[in-house]
Amino acid sequence: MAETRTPEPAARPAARTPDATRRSERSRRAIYDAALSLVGEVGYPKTTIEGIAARAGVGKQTIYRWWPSKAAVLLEAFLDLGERAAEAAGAGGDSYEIPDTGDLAADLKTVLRATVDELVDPQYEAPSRALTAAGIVDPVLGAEFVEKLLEPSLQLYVKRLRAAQEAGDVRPGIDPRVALELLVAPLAHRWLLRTLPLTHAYADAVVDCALGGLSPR
Amino acid sequence: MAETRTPEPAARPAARTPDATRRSERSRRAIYDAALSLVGEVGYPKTTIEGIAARAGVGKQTIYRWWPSKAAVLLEAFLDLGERAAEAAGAGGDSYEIPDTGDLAADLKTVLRATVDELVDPQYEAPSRALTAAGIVDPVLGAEFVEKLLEPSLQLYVKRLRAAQEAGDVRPGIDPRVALELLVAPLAHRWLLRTLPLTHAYADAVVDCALGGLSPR
Amino acid sequence: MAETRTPEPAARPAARTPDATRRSERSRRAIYDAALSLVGEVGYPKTTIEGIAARAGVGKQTIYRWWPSKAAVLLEAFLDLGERAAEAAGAGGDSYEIPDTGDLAADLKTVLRATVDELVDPQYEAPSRALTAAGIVDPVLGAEFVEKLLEPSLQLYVKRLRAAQEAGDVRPGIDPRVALELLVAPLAHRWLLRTLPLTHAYADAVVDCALGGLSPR
Amino acid sequence: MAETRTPEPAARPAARTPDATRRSERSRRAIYDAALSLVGEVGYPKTTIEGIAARAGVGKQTIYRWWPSKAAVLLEAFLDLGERAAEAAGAGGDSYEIPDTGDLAADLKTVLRATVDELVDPQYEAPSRALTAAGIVDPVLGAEFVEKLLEPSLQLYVKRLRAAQEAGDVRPGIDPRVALELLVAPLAHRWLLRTLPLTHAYADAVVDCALGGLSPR
DNA sequence: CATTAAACGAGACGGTACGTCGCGTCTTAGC
DNA sequence: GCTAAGACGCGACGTACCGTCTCGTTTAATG
Repeated sequence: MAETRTPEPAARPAARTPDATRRSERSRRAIYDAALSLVGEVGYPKTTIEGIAARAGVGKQTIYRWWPSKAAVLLEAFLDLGERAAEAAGAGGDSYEIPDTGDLAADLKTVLRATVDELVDPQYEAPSRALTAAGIVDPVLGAEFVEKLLEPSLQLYVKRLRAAQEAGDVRPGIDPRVALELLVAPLAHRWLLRTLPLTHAYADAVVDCALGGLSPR
Repeated sequence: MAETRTPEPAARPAARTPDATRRSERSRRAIYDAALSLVGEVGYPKTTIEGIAARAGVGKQTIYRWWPSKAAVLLEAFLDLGERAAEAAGAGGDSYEIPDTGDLAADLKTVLRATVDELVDPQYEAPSRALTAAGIVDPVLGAEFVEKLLEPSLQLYVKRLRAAQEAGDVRPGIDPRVALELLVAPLAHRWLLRTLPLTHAYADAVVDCALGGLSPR
Repeated sequence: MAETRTPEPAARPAARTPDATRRSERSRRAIYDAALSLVGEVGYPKTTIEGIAARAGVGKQTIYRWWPSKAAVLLEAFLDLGERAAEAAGAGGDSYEIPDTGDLAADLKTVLRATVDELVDPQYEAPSRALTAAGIVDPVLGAEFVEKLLEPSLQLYVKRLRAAQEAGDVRPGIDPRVALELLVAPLAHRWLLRTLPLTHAYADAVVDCALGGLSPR
Repeated sequence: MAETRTPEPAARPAARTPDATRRSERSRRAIYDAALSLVGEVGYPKTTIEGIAARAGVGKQTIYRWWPSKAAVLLEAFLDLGERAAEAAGAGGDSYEIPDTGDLAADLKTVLRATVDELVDPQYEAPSRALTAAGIVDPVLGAEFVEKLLEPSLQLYVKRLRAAQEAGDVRPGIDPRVALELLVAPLAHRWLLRTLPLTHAYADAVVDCALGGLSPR
């Protein structure tokens, strides 16, 4: 995962910034499609830049010109996939919100069940696992991954939990950031490490445990 | 990784199992040492089987004979490291326990703070990140990783939480398995994804949140 | 993608012919030089493609791209050596001729003595033995060897013998091709098999025997 | 061909001569058979000592104990093949003679035609080509090859030619050794180098040319 | 007839080279 | 001047054999 990036990052002579305005949109799409389909078919480690270029009908240099690594290509491809999906789904707003029906437990269960469904969706599983793994090993990529892909989703929880706190449904002393992790991290844990199956029932259990606490009251 | 040829896995004649009784103990140790030191020095992606063999003074085939992949070598090396450390440390029992002072919150904080310290220990960080990432992408390796490295530790929590449940410190309806994940997963989440710093204070906050619950009482 | 292999040579799709116009002349020369010098220094069997590539400062793939085998490299290198030598020597014609002084026996002795000298020249001996041996075992290489290296020389004999026949110095019924082999093969025999020393005296004896015949007249 | 023999011939500590009286005859035969059949099936270069040992059902060490190289194994196997063939054919004498009917030309044609037949016999062709090629490159093996396999046959020609000389069928000044090579070398030349087809007609032509000489009389 | 030392089968070992794949750079045409 | 194509130097891959070195197990001559 995250094979060698630039071995000599110092020697870069003049940054060689290409002219983005002349960039071929057609090639970019083809590269995204090729990258995603290859990761799905042969897995991330066997997906190569040469392979992506060949399938995309693109010169290798076109990839090297615009992306620093295989992982970066995949990350952008994945982001693009999300955007296109969002565009297709919601005509207006480009971002979801966690529903607020007044019933915090129910709202969280709804969202976490949806998260479970997404995580086990075979179409997304391979690339997002690959990306996550690459980010775990490569801090730079990891930061980008978190910033662009993960953090926006987590902020939705922060927002909803803060609202709940104002409504008196969450204790005032609780840090919404910590609370969110109590909810989301267990799902991520099961998904990443495959310790036990990731199900709707588990999502519900996590919500109940987290809201009610382990200690007797 | 792995991926041995034979497009038809049915035709494999006898798996070519080598005779383990004649295995060279000396080579095994040398390979463990070489693998760990290389990962520490140049990082996991730049650690190669060729490099391990060279440093261990061993033929490449001796590695390929006994391990299916670089990750498998590192996993065993890591396990062996743990065993040796345990042997060196504890003269008697070869496994730790979570303390039971009667104060569940304090006990959990003690253990989770120790876990935090271990996770950010620079010596262990590189190889365990690499191993975790490899396990995320490769299910077989992941299963081995969980079974041999992760699950034994988690079972300690199950035991302690069950004791707490009997002592009336944890609500009867709670599944200890879920409870444990509420405690451990947030730390793992921060460590793996580097969303926010992993500190003792965070460990304490997780314990307090998880025990007390998010809802007001 | 890729998917080379296929043990069935029938299925080969297009032979993967590289683009010869973009070939690096510099690499070719370096490979010739490296191959010849290595064969001279360590002998043919210990000359490896890896070694040639290393000495030539060239990637192994560049050799595999243009030649099918070590022997093929050496054959071309040898041919090139001959061409360069010829260019350097003869300003005009690029091919020698067997002299025609009118005295057939003397002319043949001159040429065969020169052949003897060439065969025992230590610089040429190792590579030409190696090449000949390789050609004996590998028919394809052998055919190339004969066509490009041997046959042109033999045709010179055919020409000279035909001239002798017209001049009445050779019996009309004789096939020049057979006659030539009567002269050349004994030298080759001694050289290849090392049955007895290969000397000027032997060359002379062969010419006398072959011209005069064994039977009394 | 003629891959590496002993790289460090100096370091041999005490010659390690094994006890030949305890040698397993069964293994020797099996090794001969395996070597010959493998050379026939896959060719000499792809015949390996490991392969011979495996097919013969023999440990590798048993080969290394008794032979210095693959070529040496094959040479002995070939000699043994010849002996067995001779035993099977001639009940009495273990060596042939060139017939002496009084007609030298006819006798030579008979023998050379038989030689042609033997050389193109597919069963013998692969191993004898391989052996010859190995001997061309490796002088030690070549000497053994000539001494044990080639020279005995050539001596038959010497004997017959000397008899012819005494009978007045060959000029007195002729060296029988040179004469023999005039007859035999052209066949060897065509066989080894595959310049032109090796036929009975060619054998006849060689005899006629050699006896009658090229010059008009 | 039991003892015992060797040759034997098997195959693990440290190595070298194999031929292939993919990397990231560079060059050549073409649009 | 970006692009498709792909040759290049390089390095690692995983495999095949090399020749050496134990391991038990025959096996044949000796005590």
